[in-house]
Amino acid sequence: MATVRRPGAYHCGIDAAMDVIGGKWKVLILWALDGRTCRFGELRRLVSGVTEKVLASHLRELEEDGIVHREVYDEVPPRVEYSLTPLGVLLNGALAPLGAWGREHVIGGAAEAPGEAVGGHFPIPSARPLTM
Amino acid sequence: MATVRRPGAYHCGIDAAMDVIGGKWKVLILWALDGRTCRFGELRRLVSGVTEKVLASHLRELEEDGIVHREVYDEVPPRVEYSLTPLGVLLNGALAPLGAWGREHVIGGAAEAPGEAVGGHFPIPSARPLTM
DNA sequence: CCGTATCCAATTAGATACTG
DNA sequence: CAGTATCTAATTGGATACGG
Repeated sequence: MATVRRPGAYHCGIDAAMDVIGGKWKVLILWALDGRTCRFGELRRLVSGVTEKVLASHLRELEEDGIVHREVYDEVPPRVEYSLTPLGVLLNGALAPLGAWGREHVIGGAAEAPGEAVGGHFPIPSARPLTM
Repeated sequence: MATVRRPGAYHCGIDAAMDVIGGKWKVLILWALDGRTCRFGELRRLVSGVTEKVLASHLRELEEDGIVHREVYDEVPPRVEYSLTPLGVLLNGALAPLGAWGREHVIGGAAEAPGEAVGGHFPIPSARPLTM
């Protein structure tokens, strides 16, 4: 289960969820890990602009909350791989409508064909550079 | 349309949405206004713990982003009523799955009958005190 | 009643350098 | 490669008092 940061202090589910995804770069990390496994350096490149310190601390928090899995390979040079846990996959799914809202009403003015399912939260699920 | 705070700086829809709902009390304000019109003092009581200054500034930002409507009645004593715009209603709807995720996986461990629709983002839509 | 103004505290993130 | 350590900067929110 996820580590509850402020036990008993939540007013509703979103309040609680916001506590988990509240870091400045967290949803971008979630995005980067969607359906893929990444090494630290890869993530640093994908989430462009984030510093090592902040990326590391966000990853640690997401790990504590049960959202990402950290697999350490005892090799030299060292290798660590990050991926979403099942809970993280669920979270990413729950984020989808919000992402659709943001794309429709904040970013793009009127685009998106009406017939098309706009449930997706990612513009290009497996695009390499995250900066679109 | 919503005022874009960081024009062109978004990496994806969620990133953009987070910019709109990012304030500490914003989702609680959204919650309080769901399906209801509130005066300033009412909101202050509903969103318990928020200070006047922060509530006022969050309301102003939500207004700038086209999420809440502010209706001023030129009376004495002054009366101002806040409500959700259609865009705010949509946002609240998009927040629902995230709220369900938070309730299920952060707050309540295993509750929720499986057959029940867990789409709702609010525990008690028209409850008076927000602190549950 | 509905806010503003001011000042301060706390949290968060960035820059840079360094290590196993 | 995958981080940690420090130190600093910026942002955000809180307390309190006052104004139209």
